[in-house]
Amino acid sequence: MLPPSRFETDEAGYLYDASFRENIAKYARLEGDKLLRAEAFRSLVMATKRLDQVFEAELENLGVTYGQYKALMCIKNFGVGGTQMNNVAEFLSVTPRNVTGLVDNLEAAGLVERVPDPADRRATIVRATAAGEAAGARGRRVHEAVMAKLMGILSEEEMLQLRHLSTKLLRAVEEVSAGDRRKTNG
Amino acid sequence: MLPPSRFETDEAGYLYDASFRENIAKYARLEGDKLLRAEAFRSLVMATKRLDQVFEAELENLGVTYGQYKALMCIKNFGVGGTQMNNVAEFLSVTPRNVTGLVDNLEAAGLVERVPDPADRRATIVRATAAGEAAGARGRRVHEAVMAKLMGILSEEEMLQLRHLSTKLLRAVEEVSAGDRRKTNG
DNA sequence: GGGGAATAATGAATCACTGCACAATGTTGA
DNA sequence: TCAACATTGTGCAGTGATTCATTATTCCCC
Repeated sequence: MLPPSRFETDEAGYLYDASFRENIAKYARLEGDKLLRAEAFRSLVMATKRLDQVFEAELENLGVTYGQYKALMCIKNFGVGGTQMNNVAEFLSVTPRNVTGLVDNLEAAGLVERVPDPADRRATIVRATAAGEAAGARGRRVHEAVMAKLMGILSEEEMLQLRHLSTKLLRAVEEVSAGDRRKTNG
Repeated sequence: MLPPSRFETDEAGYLYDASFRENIAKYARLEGDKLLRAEAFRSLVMATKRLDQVFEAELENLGVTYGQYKALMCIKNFGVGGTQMNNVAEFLSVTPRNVTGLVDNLEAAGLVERVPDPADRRATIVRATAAGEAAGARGRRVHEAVMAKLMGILSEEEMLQLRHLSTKLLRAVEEVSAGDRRKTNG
């Protein structure tokens, strides 16, 4: 369960995971460019994974999972009138089918309710109940506390750089997957 | 399905997702520190999510999922003798229960086989079959091509910074979750 | 108007991942 | 030596997420 990470510092002052490097060198025989790419990717993936686990654990006391929390905040933020399930999916960058499941669970917990959309009989509006509003508010405090505690490790300049670099990566990925999608559809 | 990202550049030259910023400002009313933290976190999460999806999609032609590929490479890299399931779990930073499932699927696909460990009758050794070796080699070529194409967007200096920053974050997260674990167990 | 395409939500099936519980085995200390 | 404890793998149950197919409904264009 405990991660086998061992953090060390480059001669240039850059942090890296020494045990990952040893393993990857020994077993996969990566070096140079490939090693650096693998290390950068690994650290990216592990950081988000661990952050997710912390959010999950911290929210557990409130009786909501992290996924439910994200959906609840999204619904809550759309206002008292609620919104279509669809909008939630788009905002969360997730499939509509997934939102159905999340809302199922949130509804079972009494934090959210489904209402038919009077303007479109295909659609259903989902809105937070009073309990959902309260849970969302508590969750938000927890979430912001964790964010401050963990992301606060980075200075403003570092935060900007991290945002810049991962956004650059994200942009590249979305460009190529859009290209692939076009290729497949055409 | 298409993500609503709109990438723009700061006055300082840093990339950010303009539509996320608009939404977060409008609905969640975040600003200053909190906004920057949320943006950095979001870009981190989205980048890894999209990268994962690309790997998943590219490996689909080979008949293995991304999770199966990671497990297969790990098993394969331990050598022809194979290794205990446990080691795979630790290397992948994943629960043993998860490895059971992954190996179930890999075994059903004929890429891997289970063998009792003569040295420890509790344990089972898992090792790659010939088909598994071949699939692993093909998968690795695909994986490295995607890595080169997408991570190659970043210069060496940027890659080092990204590794540094996400490792710094990772280290912080692991420190606090180790602390929490200690608290819970005591 | 009406017919065909797009859209909204969900059922069915699948995968990755987790926690808890449990049986079999291994280890260790009084 | 043997009882308590730890470890290894997995059954069971649950969550999150995906794709594909299906059912209503709405939209749009001829």
